[in-house]
Amino acid sequence: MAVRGAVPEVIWARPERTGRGPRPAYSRDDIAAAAVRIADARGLDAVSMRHVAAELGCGTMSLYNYVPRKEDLYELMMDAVAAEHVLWEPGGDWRAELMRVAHQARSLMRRHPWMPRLMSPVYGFSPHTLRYLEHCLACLDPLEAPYGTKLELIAMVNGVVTTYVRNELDTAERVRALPWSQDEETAVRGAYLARQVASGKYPRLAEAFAQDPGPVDMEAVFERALGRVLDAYSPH
Amino acid sequence: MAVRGAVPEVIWARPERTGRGPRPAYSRDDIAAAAVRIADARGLDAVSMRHVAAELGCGTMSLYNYVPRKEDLYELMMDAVAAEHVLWEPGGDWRAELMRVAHQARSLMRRHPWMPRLMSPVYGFSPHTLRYLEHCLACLDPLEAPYGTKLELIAMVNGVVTTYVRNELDTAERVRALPWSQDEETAVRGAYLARQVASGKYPRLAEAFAQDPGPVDMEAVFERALGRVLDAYSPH
DNA sequence: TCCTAGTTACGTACACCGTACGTAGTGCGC
DNA sequence: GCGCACTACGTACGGTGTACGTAACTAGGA
Repeated sequence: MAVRGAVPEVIWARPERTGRGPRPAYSRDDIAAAAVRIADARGLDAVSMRHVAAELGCGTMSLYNYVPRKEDLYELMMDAVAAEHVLWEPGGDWRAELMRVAHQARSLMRRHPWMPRLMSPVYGFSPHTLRYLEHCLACLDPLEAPYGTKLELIAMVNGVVTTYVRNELDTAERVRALPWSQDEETAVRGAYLARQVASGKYPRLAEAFAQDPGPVDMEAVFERALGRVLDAYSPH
Repeated sequence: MAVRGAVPEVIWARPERTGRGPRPAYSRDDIAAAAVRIADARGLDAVSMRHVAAELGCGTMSLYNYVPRKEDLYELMMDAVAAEHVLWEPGGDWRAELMRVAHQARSLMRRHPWMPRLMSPVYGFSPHTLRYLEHCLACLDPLEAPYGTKLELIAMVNGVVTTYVRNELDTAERVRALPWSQDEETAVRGAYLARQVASGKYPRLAEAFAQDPGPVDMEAVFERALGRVLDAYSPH
């Protein structure tokens, strides 16, 4: 591996092992799993080269034999969680199956709340992400549409899932870095928002708050939004 | 301001000036503008307390008189760009006006490519964001729907805008941190993707690539996606 | 079979980050 | 006019990513 100078390359194009030299102590999967474990338990910001190395039980700089840059570690992580997608043999109802895909993606992200922050098209090239994408396309086989439209639809569904999970979990993830608790945070922000809305500067917002529907069922909101999007892509 | 201990608070609830002591040399707007200038020119990762202080022309630690934590600096930045929204007196066609809102939001984000990364519900409380939200609600006055639905629609539109701009610009923003150029990055990733697709493991993806429609018009893709979403919320 | 080149392993070091804390100077409210 | 709350800011600490040097190891070619 070596290649100490900075050379443009994709981590997936690097062979895990070249034959020469002592055999590596860890696999790429080991490393990804360690990083994911840390991110799940202590948040994405706790994923540092040092912490991951410690979790693996090796020296910090040894990690760089496997992962040339930290960015590539993120890429490994995203691929590792993409591998958690459970795929199936698609039947005929593309709408129902895309719904199932979306629900699975949602629960995946809720299991790994740092995912929305790492969501990016540049991670869309990893093996398991490609596999996931291919599966989505397979689900869409019954849909009469050019591939361009299908890809747009898949991007839209993934976008909706990401957006909604982020909206749901972002405060929780963000508050990890803050020196106070989430309850204090939401309380303080809620009080300020209430004060602002009561100021009279935002009449419609005030009205919206007045007809308070109680606690919002995030699951239901997501389901509704997703259904609308899928309808939008259904042949009238 | 003092308040040196870590106390839960929203920056907007802190008075800019208390009367006692020497008058502050900078306003919140000055600081936000400096940070935005840096983020626009050198990327979000260049927005450090030191750099912002230098841009303002003051010592690093003086910044902490105005901004208790870096997170709050981000909040100032998001409010500053939210202030760039040009609002208008809404007429009667809510669909057309939400379309206009979305297009404006898109060009705003393209002007400040770091925005998608900072998009989060916790920044939704800032004065100018509330103003923007109120304006969206005003545009939706003609729509017969409970406020809950209206807010969901607005969230959806903002989500779509964010997702699409991110997809469009993320590589460009990300490559700033890399030691090589964007052209090299896209070339290397493109080559790898082509190799993977040609491997036969992803037949539908291969087919999709085969019917290559040439360069994609991002503007058109966005317009189409947005139209579909708005249709989904129109009374049948 | 031995040699050597390329690999793994990892400690040290550097530049940068956010920010706690101490200290000095300033000007409003009492 | 006194005192106190504020501004200003230098220093310092613990964290980060990672360049680089060095030692140990192992497979391929002679």
